[in-house]
Amino acid sequence: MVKEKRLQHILKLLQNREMVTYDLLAGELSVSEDTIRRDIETLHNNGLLSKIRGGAMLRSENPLSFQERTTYLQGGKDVIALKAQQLIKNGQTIFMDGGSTICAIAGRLPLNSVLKVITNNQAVVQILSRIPEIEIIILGGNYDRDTATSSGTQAIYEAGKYVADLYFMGTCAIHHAFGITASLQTEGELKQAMIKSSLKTVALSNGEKLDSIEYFKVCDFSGIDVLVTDLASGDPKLNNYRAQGFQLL
Amino acid sequence: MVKEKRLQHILKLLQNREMVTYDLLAGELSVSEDTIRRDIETLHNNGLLSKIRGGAMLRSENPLSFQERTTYLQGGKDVIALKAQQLIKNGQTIFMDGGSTICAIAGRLPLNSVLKVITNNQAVVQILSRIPEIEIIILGGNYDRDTATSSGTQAIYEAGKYVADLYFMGTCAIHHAFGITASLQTEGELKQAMIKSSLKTVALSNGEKLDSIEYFKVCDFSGIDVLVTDLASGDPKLNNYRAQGFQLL
DNA sequence: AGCAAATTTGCATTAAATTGCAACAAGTGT
DNA sequence: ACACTTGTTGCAATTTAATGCAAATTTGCT
Repeated sequence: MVKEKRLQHILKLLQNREMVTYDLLAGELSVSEDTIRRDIETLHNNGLLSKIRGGAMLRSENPLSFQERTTYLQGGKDVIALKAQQLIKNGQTIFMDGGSTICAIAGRLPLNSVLKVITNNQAVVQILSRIPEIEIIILGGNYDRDTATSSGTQAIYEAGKYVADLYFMGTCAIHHAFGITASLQTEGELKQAMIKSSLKTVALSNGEKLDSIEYFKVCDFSGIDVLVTDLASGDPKLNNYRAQGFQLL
Repeated sequence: MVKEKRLQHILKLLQNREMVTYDLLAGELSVSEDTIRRDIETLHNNGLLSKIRGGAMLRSENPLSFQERTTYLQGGKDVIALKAQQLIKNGQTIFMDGGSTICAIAGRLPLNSVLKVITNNQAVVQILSRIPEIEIIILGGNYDRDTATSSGTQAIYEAGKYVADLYFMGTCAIHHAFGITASLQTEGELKQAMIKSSLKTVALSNGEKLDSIEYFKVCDFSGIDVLVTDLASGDPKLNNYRAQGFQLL
């Protein structure tokens, strides 16, 4: 049986049952548990269900309690996504820019979220389309195939037309001396515009991008209000970023 | 059997079977599996189906594929696309708005096209991404899930910032007395803006939409330069639209 | 802490996709 | 009618992906 058929089957099964287990599915679809595990990981990464120990369950309507989330979600992107989720309140307007971390957040939003999301990221548009109460506003401009984002003066200009409660800034190079930097000028300038148009800027960075530098300076630490990483709060790698005037998550 | 015939056959088969394999098709159409593979790749690139290992399935059946794209190769869409294509020259800047007919045109563009395309249609963005020498400019604004387009004052305003050689206006209600009309005000207003910003406006309409009316008036016949339909040039249905100051294709 | 179950990782096997290539057909322009 | 480009098709060699198995690691529970 082909992978896609199996994925279909798993999702269909989840419509009726609260949860499915690996061994049940393995038997039903007559493949090994490993294969099912990989299938469920795929679905999890696409935000179509939540991977839990021993199987999978439906993505919940309501946000998971913190405890549930910590037990159910794992992996770097997931950690960042769940931390970021705590910052979101229904009714808010949010900027989301490019990068896979942003997509992870979008894919983990509760299905009953009520938000207004402004984005230059086509992937985010696709992901959020599934959530009915999210109003999506697209920023226009020159489309870049590689990142699936629009950029350029047009996007920057448009970003300036809105005021958002929150800005989730996609994974970025961050350095204790040089602040936040981007690898493309157009990308960096758009980030600057979004910072300017938001009440609160949340920088997202995974462990590897900490202490790294790109060539275009976006802002120094005064520009951001929260830094979210996948590291534990006590991690020594974060020492350079403590007491810098922003919240560390 | 010609490629076009095969493509149609594959799509038709998928309507009933939800999944097809290479070897099945290879036998049925008596060509090699490689050829079928290439056919399916073509269809996949145009978003008409979802390529999976060993065959293809409907996009709507594949949980991992982005939103469904209604088959736009059927009906007279293909004929319209071919006619419209004659109007395009390399190096031009083109507006393309919403609708499946527009997608059909985008899907038929040769891979070596050199164009600048300005669009508010997400499906078009996806389809054109496969052509490297097409520069894509996205119009921002409020995103509508049903049509996969952005609209609103923002989109209208942005459209006014460009000047295009051509504007392909998606399938529209057209009537000899009431001119061109649209079913949504935002859609209609954007059409007006695009007409204003283009040197040449090409209206696309299939036979059924001829002599039909919607509630929002976009323009009368003075606003358009070419009307493309799927009907033969001698068709009596077209009599009302001859000698109206635009070219009839 | 310690045990059992679950999960990750590395690896071998097989199936499938891609690539490069040559033969061939279909147009194109002279 | 001719050579010429262009695109299509099938085949073989190579690369890549999916799958199941086993060892090593992690996790959950008592």
